[in-house]
Amino acid sequence: MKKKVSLKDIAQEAGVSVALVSYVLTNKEEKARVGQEMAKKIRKIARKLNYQPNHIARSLKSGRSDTIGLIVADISNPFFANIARTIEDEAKRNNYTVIFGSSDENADKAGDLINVLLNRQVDGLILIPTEGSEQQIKQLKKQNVPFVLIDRYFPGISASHICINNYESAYNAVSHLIKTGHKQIGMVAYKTALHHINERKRGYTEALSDHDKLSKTSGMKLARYSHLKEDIRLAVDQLLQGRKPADAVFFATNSLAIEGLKYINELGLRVPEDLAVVSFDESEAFDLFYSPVTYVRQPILDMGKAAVRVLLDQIKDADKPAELVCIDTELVIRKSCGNP
Amino acid sequence: MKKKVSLKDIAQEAGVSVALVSYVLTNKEEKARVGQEMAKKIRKIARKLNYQPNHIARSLKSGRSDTIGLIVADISNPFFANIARTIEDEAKRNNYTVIFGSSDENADKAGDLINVLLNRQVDGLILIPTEGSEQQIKQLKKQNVPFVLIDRYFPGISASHICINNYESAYNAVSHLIKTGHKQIGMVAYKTALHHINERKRGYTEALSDHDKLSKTSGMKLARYSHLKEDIRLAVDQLLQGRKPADAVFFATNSLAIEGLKYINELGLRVPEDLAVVSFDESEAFDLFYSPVTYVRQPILDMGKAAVRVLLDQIKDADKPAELVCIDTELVIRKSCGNP
DNA sequence: AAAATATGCTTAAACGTTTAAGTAAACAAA
DNA sequence: TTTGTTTACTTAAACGTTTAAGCATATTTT
Repeated sequence: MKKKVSLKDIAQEAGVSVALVSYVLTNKEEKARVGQEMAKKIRKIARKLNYQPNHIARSLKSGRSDTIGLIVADISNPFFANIARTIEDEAKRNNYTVIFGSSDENADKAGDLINVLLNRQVDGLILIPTEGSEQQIKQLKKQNVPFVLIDRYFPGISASHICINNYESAYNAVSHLIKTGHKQIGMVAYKTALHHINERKRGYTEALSDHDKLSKTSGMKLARYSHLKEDIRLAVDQLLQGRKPADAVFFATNSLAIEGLKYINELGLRVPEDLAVVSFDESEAFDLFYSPVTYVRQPILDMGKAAVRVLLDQIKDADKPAELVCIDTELVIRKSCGNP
Repeated sequence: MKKKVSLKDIAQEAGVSVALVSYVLTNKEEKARVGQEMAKKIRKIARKLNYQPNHIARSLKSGRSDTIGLIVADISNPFFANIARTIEDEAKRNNYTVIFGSSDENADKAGDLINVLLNRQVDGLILIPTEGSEQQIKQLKKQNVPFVLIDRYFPGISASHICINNYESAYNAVSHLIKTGHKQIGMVAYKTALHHINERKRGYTEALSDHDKLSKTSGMKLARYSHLKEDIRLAVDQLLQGRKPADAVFFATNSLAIEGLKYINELGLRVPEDLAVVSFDESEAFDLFYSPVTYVRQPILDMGKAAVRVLLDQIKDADKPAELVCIDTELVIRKSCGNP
């Protein structure tokens, strides 16, 4: 790569000191009482040489990198990709750059990424934490690193986070299945300790128990992230067999729903006639499904913006107390659960 | 954020010079003839204080940032998100960090991003260029910035790139529609100057003209990226009307196919009985479609790996001539075009 | 015993920037 | 005329690292 033009080069050409050039190019001419003639000359030379400030040197001096680190749980999931996109946009709007990494739901990988990003002197972190990241989060708190969690959080750890009202959203979604006349409502979720998923489970359970006409036998089936396909098939099989087979399923995430629907297709079941479906999160696949899937829409744009705002606040004021943002979702009702 | 531990802190505690600490912690003890005792002591203190090297200072000194910039055309498209993911993985494997941005198919935004990334002293760039980026690419060449294009390239500009054989892939896809007995094959593509899309168009056209039994009337319809939904509806309408309505459609990308299929669903057409479908790229929506969509599978993993490899080669050797990598695709045959 | 070499460390400069402090000249106020 | 102030610039240190060069002291070779 061609050697970059530095302040020194400009100073040499203008026959002045490096400092003077710096003052001019950072618009501190008045404060530094630079002569108008000279300021003009310096700017002209800078333009001629196509000077681009060296951000690294600037960072070293200032101690700030104007960079935020983003660790998403899985960049190949459009939900997270869209969060990444809004965060990147919003950061840019605030003159911050984003370095990102995907932990692929692996706590060790997440830990490595945190280290990499901190070594790069990011000014703060936005994290979609994975299961088992509690220690890492605590460590960040101890180090006083500005950070904000998004989508997920740990109820036992006080830290800024952006989340949605998972409990209510799930409660509403299941209530809608009840309202549309379904009697045997199953749920497929992850086998996980992650709080947001468990809140969704709680929403499901409580919605059912608040309607005492419904069967109390648990229709909750869990799949392992690592064995998604098999576990979901098993879950669906279990829901459909027995004396009282399910007439509706609530999926806790888009990935679960997509795998589930693939299998439901294979089984030749019709949605919603044979089985109604509601899912969390959106997906193009839901739109394209012959019976467009009713889903809980998360306000990704708002979440991303909030995350950046909260983080930048923390960066500005290190002693700011943790800020907890909870955003409402919207149940987008379509064909997959029949008519009310 | 708490003040980070620096070499100075360690040196102070050990009662030695900063240089000595640096030698030890960068494993140059032998070369610098550091005493074993002292090396041990320094390492112990470093561990105790949890020393993390300041990457920014290191970069300033070395002139390298061990960072590569990635600009994708649209991070919310899973195809690009997956490319981003593989690139990030592969970069990490080579001890590089990725800074990314999404140009959202906007050349101006891409230009801004290039500047931001270069100011951050990235060692090189991986770009999925957008329409109208030719000048930017030429500029990068002139500045001798190591970079590699992926997915798309400009035939008029000699630059390293990773691409697939768009022409042959499209030719094969259309040939498959012919083999499966379709007589009126339409195509929906973007109205664009981008070479890779036009190669796909050429593949379509030549596949048709090589089979002289087929109608020569052009079934090629173009949609604007900015008016995707309307234009695709119009395109599908046009393909279906007239004396010889289409019995098959070839979509040039996943986004086109998804919008197209949504409309085909709305029209109540059955795939493949009423209309056979083949698309470029994969999508979860294709899997979930009641008639799983036959598609041209791009080897994303290989592409991402190749991009990183070629870029790192360029970074190592600035005078390396442009390297052009072309990778084969695979036609994944499923139900959406009927049986052979 | 003198010369050469080895050992274990320090000094100092450099990367490109920012910014407080300093200085010399011109001008104004006493 | 001296003193003070303004103007327009320079000097120098700092950020955290790396690394060539230097310098004692100790050890080996002649």
